[in-house]
Amino acid sequence: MGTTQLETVPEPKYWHLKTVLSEALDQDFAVGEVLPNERELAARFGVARATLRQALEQLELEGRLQRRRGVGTTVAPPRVGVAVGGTQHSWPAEGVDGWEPVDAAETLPPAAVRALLGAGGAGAFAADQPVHTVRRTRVTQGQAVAAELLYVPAVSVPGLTAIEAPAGPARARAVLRELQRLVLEGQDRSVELGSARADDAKELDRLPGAPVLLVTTRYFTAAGTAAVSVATYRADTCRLTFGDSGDVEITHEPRVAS
Amino acid sequence: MGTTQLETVPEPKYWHLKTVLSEALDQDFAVGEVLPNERELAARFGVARATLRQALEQLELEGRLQRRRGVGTTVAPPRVGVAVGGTQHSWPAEGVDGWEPVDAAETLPPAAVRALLGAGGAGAFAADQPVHTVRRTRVTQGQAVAAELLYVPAVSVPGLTAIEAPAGPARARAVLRELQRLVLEGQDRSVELGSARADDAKELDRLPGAPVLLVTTRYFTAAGTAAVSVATYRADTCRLTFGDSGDVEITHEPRVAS
DNA sequence: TAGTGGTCTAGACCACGGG
DNA sequence: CCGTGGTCTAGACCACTAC
Repeated sequence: MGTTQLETVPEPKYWHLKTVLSEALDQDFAVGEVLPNERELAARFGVARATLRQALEQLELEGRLQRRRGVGTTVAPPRVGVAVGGTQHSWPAEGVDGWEPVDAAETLPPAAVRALLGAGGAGAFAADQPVHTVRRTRVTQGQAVAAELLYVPAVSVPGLTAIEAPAGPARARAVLRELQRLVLEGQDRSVELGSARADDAKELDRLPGAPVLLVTTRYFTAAGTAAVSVATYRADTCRLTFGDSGDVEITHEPRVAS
Repeated sequence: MGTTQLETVPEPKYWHLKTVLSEALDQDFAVGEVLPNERELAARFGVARATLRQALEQLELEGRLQRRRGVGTTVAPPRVGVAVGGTQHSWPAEGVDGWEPVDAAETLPPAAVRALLGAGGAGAFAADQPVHTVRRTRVTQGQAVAAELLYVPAVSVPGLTAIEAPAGPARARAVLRELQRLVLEGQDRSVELGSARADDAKELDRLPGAPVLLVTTRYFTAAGTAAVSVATYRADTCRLTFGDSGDVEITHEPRVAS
């Protein structure tokens, strides 16, 4: 604390700014309160607007701020914990956890998904093999937190005829219903950082390129990989929870240390 | 596809740039290859360096590029999948999964950690109650991927005397050894996006503020929360895997769709 | 010492949201 | 319409790495 810093490394301005702002947020601002606009803040701190923005970007990344074009910058509420499956395996279902089906279609999967579908089963997944793609969105506490694209090979759900249902939620429901008939033998999940594609960004009410957490799930049956889900969670507002021991509620402030 | 887009929205330059670069990376570059420097790339695309950098930043965030000051920008290898605990609960141990103890100390925990330690047990965790903090790092395939800070309330490990071991790995090992004596009844995990603190950044060979995945784990005994771990994973190079069904190896390219 | 990425500036214009 | 954040420019200097 009282240490004088002689052999100083010039700490970047935006980094120092971020620290100052962070403390100000803790002390002088309430959740939802709007900050002064960027031009004013920059002037107040004696830096260029770009520098100020670099600090704000970091704070937004950490879920402390929320910025909306045409509106302003507000203090973000603590991140919401969203449960991402515990120990028990289960097919994606309707209604649970705030998931709602949006639409479905039949296409050829992208190469990366093909690789996931091919692994763990009998050989590679053929490039010309069609899949049903089911779009779902997840809403928690009135807020869209995730958009999902579920890939189900047509061979996994032979009971589905292509024209069973018209486009829209009904068709998505039909695919999910067929999935329930299969015996799920296991699943497999991974989380990584990504940036929102244009379509996901729109569903999540963010700009394209916004940071997101990509949750990839593979569903296994005895026959191999029966489905692959790629869910896109808003990284700014979400904390993914993997609760093995019940859904213990956490309401604390999520930042740890400074 | 053949749709002419008349009422076009002007797609941001950096977004378009990112797409172009991304395709070039797929086709014309091998992993580890160095790109032309930023000034040259900017000139080649006819944009300001700042705009070019905005595109590079996104690609780095997605794990496609790696940038090092004084060296250059190189094509990143696919993200490494790092296992983050499956179904079976277990105390943090030494040597497994590439974790290595670094150091340990005794301090007062930050407020956020106090909140985590207090939940699920008998009342709040007192502010003046000391904890052991154990620092560990995780190395996978020769590369530092995570830095962890483990908080163990002194009351959880009464067998430890403060001066049992000198500073350094030996002391960290002593704390871990004491933990194993307790009966673990459950654990609880969450993942969120964060930015690297200065100390973590140094261990991970990144700049402060680099994007990281924060994995917070709570360890429960019958007496309540016996320990809390906050692990900081490099978001650029890591894909966290939660394998319920064995460690299925994934070697595919992790990007999904464009 | 030369070349790289990282930081910073002081402007400008644009897209969006709400009165 | 105005005010907001988002994009973009054309420079400058700094910190680091490797030779």
